[in-house]
Amino acid sequence: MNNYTQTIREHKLKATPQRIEILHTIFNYGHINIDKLYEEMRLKFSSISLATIYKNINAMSENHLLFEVKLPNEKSVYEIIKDEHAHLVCNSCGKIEDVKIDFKNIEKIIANNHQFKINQTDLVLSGKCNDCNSIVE
Amino acid sequence: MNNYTQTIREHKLKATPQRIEILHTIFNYGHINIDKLYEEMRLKFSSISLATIYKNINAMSENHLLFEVKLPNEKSVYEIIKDEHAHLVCNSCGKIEDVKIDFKNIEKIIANNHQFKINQTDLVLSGKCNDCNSIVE
DNA sequence: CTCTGTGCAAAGCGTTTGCAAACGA
DNA sequence: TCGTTTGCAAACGCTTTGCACAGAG
Repeated sequence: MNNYTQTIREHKLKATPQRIEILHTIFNYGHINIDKLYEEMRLKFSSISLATIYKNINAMSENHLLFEVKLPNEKSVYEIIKDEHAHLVCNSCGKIEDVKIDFKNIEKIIANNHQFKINQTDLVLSGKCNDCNSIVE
Repeated sequence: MNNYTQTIREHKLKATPQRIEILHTIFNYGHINIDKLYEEMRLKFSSISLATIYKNINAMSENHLLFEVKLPNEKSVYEIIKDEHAHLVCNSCGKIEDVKIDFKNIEKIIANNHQFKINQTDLVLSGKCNDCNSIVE
């Protein structure tokens, strides 16, 4: 029984080979969109259906195993849920980096000023990464 | 010539009554999704088409007059572009509040650590507003 | 007058659903 | 064995497109 089998079961779902491979693929990519995931999955399961991808992404998102990251001007990507972090997106090469960041301060200031009980913080920073910035046109 | 007429023209688009009313409606709501906007627009232009709404929202977004706010678990809402701010979303009543916030500090820390040139910051905080928190079940 | 925008209908796409067979626990 | 999941095909819903006419500048 591998890690993903256990993880999936802990989230009250059956550990099918397709689900294990989805997690494996997402983990390798860090973040992946539906199309790319489908493409990768077909290499392992040639007859897998897009419906299966959607059903599993939805099931695992509802069971808090996956998280959808909504990006400006791009398709959403999915990641395995871990500690809170922001996302740094390069508009040139598409690379997405996780940024360890403590939202506590931001949340505290805002929650106090606005009498709000915050339970989720989504922060996406878009721009140009160092590699792309170095390229002289 | 009203304000919106001028604004629209400044963004290199023709100021049609439909566009003026779209801006008017979005301004009144602060943030509005496509369906609600269509509903409101039909009160003023009974034969307006949903295609017109989409074409205009897209045109005005591309011309940096409108901005799409992507929300977790909800349809996107649109707002008139103004100074940078974060969004506070109540998961109970759906209310969306703008929060004046200076992203400079966050951006500076991240940009330095990650060698990134940031040009857009999207921050959405979700939770429960004071009104909804006060309601005893 | 010219070019852009509107409204309608149709097309296009991404996502979901229903169902029978396969599979996990 | 029983309930869940898979894969397929069809349905669905949101968004875009093409076109003829109307309207802005």
